[in-house]
Amino acid sequence: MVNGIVIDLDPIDIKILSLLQKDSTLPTADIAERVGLSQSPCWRRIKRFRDEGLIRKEVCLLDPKIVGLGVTVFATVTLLRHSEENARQFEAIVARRPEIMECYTVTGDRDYLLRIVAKDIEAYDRMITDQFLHLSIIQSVSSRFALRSLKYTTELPL
Amino acid sequence: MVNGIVIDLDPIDIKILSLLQKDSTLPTADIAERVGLSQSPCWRRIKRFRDEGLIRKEVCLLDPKIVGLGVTVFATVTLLRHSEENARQFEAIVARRPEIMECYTVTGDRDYLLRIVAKDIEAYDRMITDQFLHLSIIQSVSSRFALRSLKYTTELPL
DNA sequence: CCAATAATAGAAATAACATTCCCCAAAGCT
DNA sequence: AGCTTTGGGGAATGTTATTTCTATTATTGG
Repeated sequence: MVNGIVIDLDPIDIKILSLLQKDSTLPTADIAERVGLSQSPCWRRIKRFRDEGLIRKEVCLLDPKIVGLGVTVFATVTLLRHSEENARQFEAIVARRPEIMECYTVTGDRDYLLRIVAKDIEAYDRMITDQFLHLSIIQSVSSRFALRSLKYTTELPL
Repeated sequence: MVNGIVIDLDPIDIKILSLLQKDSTLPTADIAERVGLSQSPCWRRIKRFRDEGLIRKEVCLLDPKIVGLGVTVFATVTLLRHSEENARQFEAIVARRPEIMECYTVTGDRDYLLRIVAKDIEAYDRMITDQFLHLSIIQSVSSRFALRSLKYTTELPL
């Protein structure tokens, strides 16, 4: 352990995690075989990852197209005055709206960067108008629409 | 089915998918109970989702901090001349580099928007320099560093 | 309106898998 | 060398997924 948070991983750990990042349904026995361990020590490592929170969760990833979510938008938002209270109000909206899938504060002249998904452009526009523009705390929202998604992965580079 | 791709989901389907987007380890029996079905029909619906590709995959989500990936960067990239060949070369790099977790072409004056994760700023700089800047096809790379991640979810709004 | 048929739900049996327990070997320490 | 700690192997156990079969509910043609 280098500092309080980071965990040291040996090459076998990294192999296990790489496999699980691609497919969490792999039976422990298969993983064990592929990384050169037998079932129980392999299972113990995975259990440790879960207990330590290194594996945050296991989820199903859905296809946005098939559920009718064809539009991805990147919005940069600037607050009118960046007071504590305004930030709190904005961040509460972010937490509440399921269309907002990612939100970061970033360097540069804008305050927030959001990734938002919606059924279509109208639905996106409605969401932005209802949630943000009628609010007095927002100075500007600038939207860039994704024309094509070349890559989207949840696999961290280990 | 509205068009060739989108699948109609009834309220029970949506409940099932919502649960599985949060936690794919839930036993079918639990899901069944929560949505008001018994085990087998619930299992059959889930199987159908998988067969149809609506559930793309099931994965483990890791904690970037704990594996030592503290830096998230949004890079906008413009190619020198946007020829077929240059685009192909750029997109091949995107596909190959695991640090690049998302990549989109977007509206506006830049060509590509990337989300990149790295151990630290030096590692990010090294990656950008090695992969992009020494290449003759890139006009400019503009990087915005994430200061704080307020939200990151893989749950689509159903 | 009724019977025939297809679609969907439920119950029970089986197979696959995760989880635990106990034992063993190697590496580090006194 | 003897002791302790760490990590692996194998088998028993419990849980869950999957399959098969049966019952119920819609749907359609007469």
